[in-house]
Amino acid sequence: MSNAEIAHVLEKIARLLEVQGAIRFKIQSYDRVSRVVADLDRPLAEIFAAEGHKGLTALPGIGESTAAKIEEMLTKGRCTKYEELQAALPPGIEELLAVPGMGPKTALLAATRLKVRSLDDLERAIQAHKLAALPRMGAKLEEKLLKGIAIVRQGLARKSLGEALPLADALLDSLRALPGVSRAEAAGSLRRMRETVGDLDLLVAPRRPADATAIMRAFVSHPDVTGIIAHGDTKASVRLRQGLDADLRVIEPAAFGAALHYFTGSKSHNIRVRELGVKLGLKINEYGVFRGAKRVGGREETEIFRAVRLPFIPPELREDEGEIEAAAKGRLPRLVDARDIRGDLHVHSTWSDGRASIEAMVAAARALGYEYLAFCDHSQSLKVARGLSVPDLRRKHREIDALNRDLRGFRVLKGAEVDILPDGSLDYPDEVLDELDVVVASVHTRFTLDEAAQTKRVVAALRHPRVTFLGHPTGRMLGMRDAHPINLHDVIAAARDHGKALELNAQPDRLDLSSGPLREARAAGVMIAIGSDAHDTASLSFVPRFGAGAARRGWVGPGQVLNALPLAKLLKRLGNAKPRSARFRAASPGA
DNA sequence: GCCGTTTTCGGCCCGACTGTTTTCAGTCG
Repeated sequence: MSNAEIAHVLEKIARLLEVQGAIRFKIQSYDRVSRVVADLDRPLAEIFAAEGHKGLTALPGIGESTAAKIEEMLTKGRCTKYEELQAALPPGIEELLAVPGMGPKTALLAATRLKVRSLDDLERAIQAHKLAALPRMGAKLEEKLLKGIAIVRQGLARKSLGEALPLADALLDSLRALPGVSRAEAAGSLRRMRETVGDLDLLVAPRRPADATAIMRAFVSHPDVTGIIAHGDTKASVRLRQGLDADLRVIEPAAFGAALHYFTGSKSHNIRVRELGVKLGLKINEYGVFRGAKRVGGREETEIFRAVRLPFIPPELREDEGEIEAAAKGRLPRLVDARDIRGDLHVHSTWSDGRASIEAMVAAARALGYEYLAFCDHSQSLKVARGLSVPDLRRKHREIDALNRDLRGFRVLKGAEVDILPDGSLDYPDEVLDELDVVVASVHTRFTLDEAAQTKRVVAALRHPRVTFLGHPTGRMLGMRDAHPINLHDVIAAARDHGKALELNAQPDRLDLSSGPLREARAAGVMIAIGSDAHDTASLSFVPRFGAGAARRGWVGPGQVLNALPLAKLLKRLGNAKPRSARFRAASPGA
C-alpha cells in the first residue's frame, strides 16, 4: 500500500475511534500519525524494506502499535484493527461522517436510533423529520445536514490557488476600504501557498473595538456572498458565489500577530509551537502569548516565534515537516523571493500557440524588472499547438537577432519547448538544437505509458546534452488530470547526474513540481527553473505570483533557481553544456 | 497511542459558534 493509502486507513481509524468514544489522546495520536505518513517524502515500503521495524518506529509519532499496523498493511494489504472497528460499528457510518456538520455523536445516534446506513437514508430521515425528534437535535441541524449532503454529492472540490488568490485579494481590498479597518490579511492554506485551498481565512483588525460590528455586517453583505453559515461577534463564515467559503475574524490589534500565526497554521505546525510554549511555561493561543494570565506578546507574528526562541518561520514552510527543527538549529534556508527572479525561461509567442508577439512579451517582461526572456515555442510535431517547423524556427531566430540588436539591458533568448517523443528522442535534430540557448524538453503525448517506460523516456531526454531543463515534469493539471506515472526519484537522480535543471511550472493549475520533489531536488543539488509557460503577457506574472511561493514551499533558495541568475551567469551556464553536444552527436547514429 | 536534559507513568494544544438547552454538548478549525 502507498503512503497515501496507509494514511487514509489511519485517519479512518481515528474517525471510528471517535465514534466509539475512545479517549481523546488516542484519537489525536492516530490523527497525528496519519498526517506524518501523508507528508513523508519516502515511501513507507522503502523505509521498511531498508530499515525494518526500527525504521518505522524512528518516525515521529509512530510507536510499536502503529508500526505493527503499518507492517501489516505493507505486507498483507489490510489492517485488522480497521476491519474490527468497521465490524463493531453500524455499517455505513463512515459515509455519514463525511457529511459536514455530522460529527461522531450525531452519526452514531442516526445510525443506531434511525438505522440510517447511507447518504440516501440520511436524506430520507431528515425529510421525514425523524432526526429532529432525537434528543438535542432540531430543525436547524436538519437544514445544515441537508446542505452538507449536497456538498458531499457535488464533491468537496478545493479550489486552485489560481482561483482562490485573486478572490482573497479582492475581498481584502474591499475590507481595507472600510473606514473602521486598520489591517486586513489572508491566513490559512492560502498564505502558506498550498496549491489548493479549501476556504479563505481572512483577518481584520478594527480601528476601534466598536468598529467590529460594522465590519462584520459589511462582510456578510458583500455582493459575492450567497449564503451566511455563521455570523457571531468576532467570526463570520459565508459561502461565496465562486463556490468557496470564506471566514472572517475580527481581531484586536494587540492580538493580530498571534491570530495571524494561529489561523495560518498548519494545524500540526501550530501544535508544535504551542507545545514548545508549554515547555517554557507559556500558553499560546490566537489571543497572544501568555505567562499565567499576563499577555506577554501577540501584536506581531514575530513575537510568537521569539517567545518559543525560534527565528521567524516563513508561512510556506509551516507544515511541521522539519521547519521547527531547522529553525531551532538556526538552519532555516534563505528562500527564493519574487524579487530574486531575473527572467523567465519558458514563454510562448504568436510563433506557435501564444497570443502575444515577442515584442509585446518583452515589454511586459521589462515591466516586471526582468533581464531576459527565453521564447520556447512548441516543436514541429506538436501540431495542435502550431509547433514550429525548422524553417519557421530559423525565421523566428532572425526576428530575435534583429530585436536583440536594438535592445539595451535586456536579452531575448532563443528557445524551444521540444517534445520528448515516445522513444525518448527529441523533436528537433541536434544541429537545430545547437542553435538554441534554451531547450525545454517536455512530454505532451502518450501520458498513458507505464511508470517504467515513461521514466525511461524522460531520463533519456535528460541525458541529451542540449537539454536545459525538463518542462512540467509530471504533467499534472490540478483538479483535472493526475500526474502521469513517472518515478521522480529516478528523474531527479538523472538531472543531478547530467547537470540538468527541472522546471517548476508556475501555471497555477499545474504548479508542477510540488513541494516534496522540490525538496528532494534541492537536496540533490538540482537547479530549478521557475517557468511561467506564459501564452500571453499577463501570465508572465505567474512566476512571481505563484511560482515563487510554490518554490518556497519546496525550501528552494535563490541559489537553486536557474532564472534567478543574472544574465551573464545564466549565459555562461547555458554555454557550458554546448561543447558536449559534439560528442553526443558522434555517439548517436541517426541524429 | 506516544513520549521523556525534570518523567518509563502520567501527562498530552486551544477556543468560537450553534442549537437546543436552562448549563452545555457537538462540531469545526
